Amino acid sequence: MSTQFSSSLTASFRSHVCGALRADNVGSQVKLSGWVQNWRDHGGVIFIDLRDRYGLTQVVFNPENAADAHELAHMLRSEFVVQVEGEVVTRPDGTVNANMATGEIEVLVAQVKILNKSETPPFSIDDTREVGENVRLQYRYLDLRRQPLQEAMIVRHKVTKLIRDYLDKQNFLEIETPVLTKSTPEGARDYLVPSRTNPGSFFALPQSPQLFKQLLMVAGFDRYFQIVKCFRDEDLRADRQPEFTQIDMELAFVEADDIINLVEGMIALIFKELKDFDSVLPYTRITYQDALDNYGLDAPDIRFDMHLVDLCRVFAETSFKVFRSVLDKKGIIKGLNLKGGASLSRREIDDLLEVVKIYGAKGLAWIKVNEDGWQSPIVKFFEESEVEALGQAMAAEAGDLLLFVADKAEITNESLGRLRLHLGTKMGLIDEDKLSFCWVVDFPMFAWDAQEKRHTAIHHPFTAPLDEDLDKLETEPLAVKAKAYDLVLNGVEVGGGSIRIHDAEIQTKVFNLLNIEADEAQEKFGFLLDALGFGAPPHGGIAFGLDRLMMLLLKRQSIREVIAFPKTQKATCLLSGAPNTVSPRQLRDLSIKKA
RNA sequence: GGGGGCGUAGUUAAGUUGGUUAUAACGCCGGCCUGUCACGCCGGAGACCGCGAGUUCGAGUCUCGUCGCUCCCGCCA
Repeated sequence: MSTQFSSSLTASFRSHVCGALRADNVGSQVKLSGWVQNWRDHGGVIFIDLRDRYGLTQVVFNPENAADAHELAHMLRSEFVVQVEGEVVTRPDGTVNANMATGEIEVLVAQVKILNKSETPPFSIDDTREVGENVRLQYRYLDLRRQPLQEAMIVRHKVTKLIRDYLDKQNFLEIETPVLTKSTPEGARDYLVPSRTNPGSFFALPQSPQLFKQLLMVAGFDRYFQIVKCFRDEDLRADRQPEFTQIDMELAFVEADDIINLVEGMIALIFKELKDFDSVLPYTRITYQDALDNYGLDAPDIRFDMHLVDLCRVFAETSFKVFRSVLDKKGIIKGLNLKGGASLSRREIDDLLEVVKIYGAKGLAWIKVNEDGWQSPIVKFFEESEVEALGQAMAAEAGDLLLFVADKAEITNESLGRLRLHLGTKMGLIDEDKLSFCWVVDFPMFAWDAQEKRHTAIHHPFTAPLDEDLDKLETEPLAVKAKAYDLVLNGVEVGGGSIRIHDAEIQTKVFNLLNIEADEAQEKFGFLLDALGFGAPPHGGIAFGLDRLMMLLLKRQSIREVIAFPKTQKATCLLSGAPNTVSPRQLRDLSIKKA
């Protein structure tokens, strides 16, 4: 990034930016424009730290050198916008500031112009002290002046530029898809936009450009990408905003491996360029089943090596009532071995119970493996043979804490999986500097929704089944695996995609399984189905969550820290006041009545 | 829809078992200071303790409600 302006376009305001000047520049006449970060008035000489996004330069007003400028400098306050003109000089001996990139020099001001005054800002721009997020969001334009958000925006730009350059070299075309599009009731809640010209009808903002990118494949643009806003009207989280940015890609004439290889290169490049991190390619691949078995979650954090252990076999014949009844109801029992955890207090173990309770587990059994035997409220219910088998299965050693959940499979897996993460953080088992990528593959096509009594698509209804599972589509749908793949970084899903169905017959079968009738499918996705009938090439794609990627890249606690103008948890904008009520006139135009 | 946390000068925080005039730091305003860079020194202003109700002789503190911010569960094909 250039830090010096030679262009005559900008020369009227500045010859250099505020981070540019070095000892080499001593003696030259320069012009700087920027914001007053700080001022130090010594009665005689006045120092100003002038800031722009490139850095800080100390400028000096000396009454003996330029009396008028010095007089004017008394008026300067925080965040005033000023232009100064003067000579670059070396700082006197002993006053070099090693903490500043420009610390060897200063600008001796001959002329100063106040370009604009500023109100006293509600928080200081240079202070690293935490400021309440509501204040930061209300004055986001000031928050954006501060270093963390400056860095985030700059890095974000670098990332999207790397992506565009990388994909351009790979023959991708960036093509825009509509923002005013059609509501698809499957999936997340849509943001709706009323159509004035079609009273009673609504556009939906896209949850993803899914259908349109598939149409682009039919159209013959065999490599498409887009860095695109997507919208979901669901509740927010630290890593979820109602509008977010996706790196969206689709390719024709490819298999899953082709896509995986291609985007691995892109992700590896990003982390190499911005973190100097050398990826070992290809990234590890973990099957969905292995992820659940070993980590309890479909987005495993493999930065640390603690696995869930299946104990169903150990306790197959148990007479311990709690375990017995779970097994009889087709539930499962799994355990975690927290190495060295025997030193945890009773109170700390109770806190762990609270963690698993969040995810529906009713209890958390535990055993402290002490030098002189096992200490536990439940061991007395076990047979000697069970104790031995358990010790072996868990590789128990003196000092360990064994933790167990027995429940329905989903609850056991998720609660222990989350407990594993909790322990990883709390016990310092996670190296926070580590970047552990993995692909999760072989997702099932369908899940069974017991409440609605129907199959639901785990990925989406256009995902293709594995070729070898095609014959199970009708007989054993829950055993069918999909050509789907997720990229997981440090336990966070950062991307996901699939090979799509390009065969109308298979698509019909999948819709049938999802209880989507032919006429319903036609009404919802007819335009895609029609298109698939006109020579759709085999195709597939992937989408990455840019915000989440940025959050991990910059180690921020929230997605809001990498978005210029984020929304609050209630999906409002504290800066603009959106959403707001509108005039009766506007509603009348749209044929909308308030409920 | 549900559970937890927070809300006190502009900002960040302290505020004891309910008890005189609600503290501090930074910032702000005024003054002094010619080498600072978290400049220093002297002085000053600044708070309807989120809002509303209740309990009490007395509420920043206790109770209820409400609003806002936040974390999580549900939700997010």
